[in-house]
Amino acid sequence: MGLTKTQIFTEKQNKLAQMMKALAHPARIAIIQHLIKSDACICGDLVEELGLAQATISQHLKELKTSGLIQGTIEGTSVCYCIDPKVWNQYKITFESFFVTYKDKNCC
Amino acid sequence: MGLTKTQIFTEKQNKLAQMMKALAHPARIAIIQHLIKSDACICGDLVEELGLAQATISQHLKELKTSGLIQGTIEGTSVCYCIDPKVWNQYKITFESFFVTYKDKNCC
DNA sequence: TAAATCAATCGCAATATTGCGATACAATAC
DNA sequence: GTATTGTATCGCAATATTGCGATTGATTTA
Repeated sequence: MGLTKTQIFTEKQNKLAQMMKALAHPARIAIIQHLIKSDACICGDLVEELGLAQATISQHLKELKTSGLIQGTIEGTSVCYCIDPKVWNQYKITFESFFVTYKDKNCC
Repeated sequence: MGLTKTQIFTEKQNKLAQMMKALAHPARIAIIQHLIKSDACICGDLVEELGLAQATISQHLKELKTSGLIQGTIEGTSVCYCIDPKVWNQYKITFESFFVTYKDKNCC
């Protein structure tokens, strides 16, 4: 069907999966890394930096914005994108607490 | 096109995105959590636990196996799946070092 | 006002993912 | 051997994602 049955999972499971999905594309990873490296940057920069079309970059930026990881402020004709520290930290904590639940137990 | 242009990204970016993708579905999150909770378990358990068909669970298990996160050992007629501690730790470290690259800088 | 610049959105094509019924396959039980 | 049980795989349908050219909309500059 191609339709994820979200209703049979917990809120937390759906949220964590959604967070993973936001970063589950190399272009979005690359965008985030570029934003970190330059503290902030506009969309045009990214189009030159990565080898993707403007429309494609804009699409990925939109997804990252929807996830809350980045925010964009209009600055003249261009838009200044940067990471939202609060959301970033939420992601960090959520991921950490997921990975910490498993302690090497050597069953089989 | 629907085809990710992996060749324009770095090895690390592609790998990290792939790792995120492995966990970017609530069913796979739920499977992992169930495996952790019961130390190990067979596929049949999961079909009852989650509300998905056997074929669907098997598919998700296959993806998790491909990612390396879990391994399955045949035990009689059933298969015992469990988490691979080494790969789990690799994931943990990789995710941590990704999130640690950003320090709240308050640009805009 | 007109021209230029930058980003968002639309519409499309190609591929990927999700889910499941049906079937195949392997190991045990009888 | 056959029957049973548990899992993997096949094939399909529905939906999602990726990528981009073309267009639109907003702002600045001349």
